[in-house]
Amino acid sequence: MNPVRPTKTENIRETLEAHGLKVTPQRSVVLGYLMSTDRHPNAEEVFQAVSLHLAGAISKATVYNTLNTLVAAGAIVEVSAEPGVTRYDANIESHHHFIDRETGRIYDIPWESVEPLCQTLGTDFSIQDYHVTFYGKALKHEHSPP
Amino acid sequence: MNPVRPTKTENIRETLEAHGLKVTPQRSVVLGYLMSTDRHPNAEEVFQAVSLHLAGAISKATVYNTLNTLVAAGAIVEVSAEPGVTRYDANIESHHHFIDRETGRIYDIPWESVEPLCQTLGTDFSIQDYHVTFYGKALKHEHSPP
DNA sequence: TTCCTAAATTAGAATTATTCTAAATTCAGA
DNA sequence: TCTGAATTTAGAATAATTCTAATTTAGGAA
Repeated sequence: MNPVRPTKTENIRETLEAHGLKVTPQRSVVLGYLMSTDRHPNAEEVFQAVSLHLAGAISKATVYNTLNTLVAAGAIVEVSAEPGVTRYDANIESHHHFIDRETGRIYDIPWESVEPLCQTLGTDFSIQDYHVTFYGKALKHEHSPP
Repeated sequence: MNPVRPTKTENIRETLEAHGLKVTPQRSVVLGYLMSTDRHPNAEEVFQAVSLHLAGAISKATVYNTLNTLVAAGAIVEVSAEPGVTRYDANIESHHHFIDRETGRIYDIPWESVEPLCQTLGTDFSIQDYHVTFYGKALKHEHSPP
């Protein structure tokens, strides 16, 4: 798959530093992997993918630690689709999600695609943010990677 | 707390049967508890609450089985708020959710409160359903139960 | 009523996702 | 080079959930 965002070492380093994190090989490769994909992987999938890049030289605990660190620093976000699995997304722009019910695949939906909602919820709630999850069937024809 | 929906035995039985399920004491008490609360409890909380009603005579496995059965039958729905915890809601009408970031409490938001969105997502997606999660601070002053 | 079978329930083992612990390693700065 | 703090690590521990295989329950047929 083509990287969704530029994945050059320079970008990875900049992103880490921009979020106040030291640059380490483990963090770089975890963040780099998340920036290279739009498939919203879970921790296990990150671990698998990243083990290749580092020739197995990363522990699962570090993957979990690093994902938590990146989330806490705001460099990535968690996505909850199905219960019981935490997925991760390096797209930290405000956006929504579309979940294909057949494949389970999650697509990013640009913020602007969804027209203003946030109508009155009465005076009972002060809304700070909102997120829309769409469910259905993706009609996109995906190209297989070369 | 006041029951959100009527909780009479008759209603519970009818709901179970309407969803093609046999009426058993365990199912009745699990469904009855969910119908009596609007707090979106998780499996553990259901188990605690229900153990009282049945004087401990229900196993945790049955709570999990029963919750899954009720979900499969469409008598209740799962709600994913934080990653890692599956919560349950006996309100099966289409509706949205508001999550109080301070307390973690989840409020039901009536479907009509949110104005039509579902604008164009291009021709890439066929939308079957959608769900909006709001985040913020609930301003409601809750009454303590008597 | 008694029997039968299928469904429901159960305890506890197993699995899975995740966090914790305590030790080892790395690394920036004095 | 030394030092202390941050990072990484393996593996143990925990938590949520599912699985297994046995037991109980319940409704219908005889």
